[in-house]
Amino acid sequence: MKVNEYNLKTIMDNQTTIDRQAFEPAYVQLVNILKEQIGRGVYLPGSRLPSESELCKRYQVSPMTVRRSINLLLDQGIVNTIQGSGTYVKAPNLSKVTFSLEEFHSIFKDKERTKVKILEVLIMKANETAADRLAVRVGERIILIRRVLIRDGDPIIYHKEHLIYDPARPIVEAELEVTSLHGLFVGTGETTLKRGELAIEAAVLTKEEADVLNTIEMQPAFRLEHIFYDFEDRPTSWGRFICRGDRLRFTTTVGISNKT
Amino acid sequence: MKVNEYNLKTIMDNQTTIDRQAFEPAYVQLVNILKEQIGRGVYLPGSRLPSESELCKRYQVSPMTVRRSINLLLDQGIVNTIQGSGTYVKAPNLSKVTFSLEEFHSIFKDKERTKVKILEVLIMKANETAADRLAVRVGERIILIRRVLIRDGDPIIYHKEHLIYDPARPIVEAELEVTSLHGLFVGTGETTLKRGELAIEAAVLTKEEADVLNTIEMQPAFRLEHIFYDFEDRPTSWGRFICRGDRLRFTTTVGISNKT
DNA sequence: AAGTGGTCTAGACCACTAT
DNA sequence: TAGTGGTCTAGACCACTTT
Repeated sequence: MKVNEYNLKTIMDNQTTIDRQAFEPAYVQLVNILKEQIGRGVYLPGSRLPSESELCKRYQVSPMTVRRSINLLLDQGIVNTIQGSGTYVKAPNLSKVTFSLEEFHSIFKDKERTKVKILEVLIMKANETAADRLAVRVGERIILIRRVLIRDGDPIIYHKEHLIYDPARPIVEAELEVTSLHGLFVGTGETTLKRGELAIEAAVLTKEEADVLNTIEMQPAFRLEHIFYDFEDRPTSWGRFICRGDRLRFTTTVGISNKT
Repeated sequence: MKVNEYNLKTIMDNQTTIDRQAFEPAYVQLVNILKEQIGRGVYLPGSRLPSESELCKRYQVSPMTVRRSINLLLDQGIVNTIQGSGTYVKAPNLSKVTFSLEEFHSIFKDKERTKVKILEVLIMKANETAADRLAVRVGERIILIRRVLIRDGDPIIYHKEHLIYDPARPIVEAELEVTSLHGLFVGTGETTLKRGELAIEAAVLTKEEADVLNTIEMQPAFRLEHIFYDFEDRPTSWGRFICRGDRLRFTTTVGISNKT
């Protein structure tokens, strides 16, 4: 019984000092202490935190350590600082909220369950849009690859990709690899890509997309458009992932979240 | 002519030393130097950066300053570090990509052009979903507010919000303020909200939503669902923003972007 | 054993804000 | 003028990897 009481107490108690023996570094502990206090309303939105030198004294750490903790709170959008004045608690602010593609990525993670099926590979002439995106002339030869990602037998994502056609650099074979999409998301280190630009849009499935994804048209979908560039800053790939809206949603939190 | 040549040279040249007189702090300069070199392919994906002590010598800065720069590269997902081994350049990795609501937020920013119109306020009984989200009993009284955001005369976002009905705490009046939505996004500091949970989904407009947004049904749309909690961790607001898909897209970059 | 990243110190100096 | 945040130093010690 005493053990339970003790455990309960330690769970309920809030950390107020830095534990130098703990696994967590001091600056992380301080971040958690301050976040917990802000979350409890000890420091309300708009109010000033103790000064950095005060925090040094109170928690027996050096200025650089306090600084590092404050910087983390800044990054997390929890406080803002005014030089010469102080560090202030911010109200939750939706403008800085971000959604991660982690949930999208998780589809690719599990190689056992997820398969990539190539529907078509062909050489075609660039139309106006493709020429613009890939920085080639209209009518120039480009490669079109259509793929579908299948998870547990269900088609989930339809990928349509346009590639620069360069006989001297047969990127095709590497690109055709079933794992190439996986590598894109996990970052194998073999990539010749330098950077990418991405845009996400709401869309409804066309007849063609619906057929590939084994559903009916006019269903909601996410369209993730991408352009990838090589180290010479030339576009090498333009395409879009089409994902069934009923299979994907992005979530996030703002302000102080419970799980630290 | 000489001036032009000089200017051209300085523009083309890449920074290789830390300028102590510059406005930018040393650790930012070092980040930019390293990013520029990675972007040029000096250090390819998978290869090791110079060790921290080597960077100290090369750029004449202290270990802490190098450390801070490396931490920033880590945060930006450009490198990863292995203790005892080194700091390695990562290939662009889509899994860590995030989309910001900044573009969504910008709609609220301009108070001159954007107006909030309240369509309806009523007290209703919670159905099963609302009761679940707001942690009340089914049939309990809640408040429903329907708003529409109008930009330059065009309806852009339809907001449907369910609030806890608490006669003792007349949150209604504050919530009804035209500026309350604005405050939500900008963070006025007067909020009693501690945190929020958000989810974004692809959807097609219902007849009701299309009517409000002055378009036709079955059009693509983003649905941004939210639950806000107060400092006692009780839900106070549940609702959704419905945004015309043709008026909103989220963009981002991955890897080394050109503009730093 | 040597080299690497990770944490931390105890100060310093500066720019800025408040009074 | 006193207090605040922002940057930076020149080391220290530790845990880890590589050889």
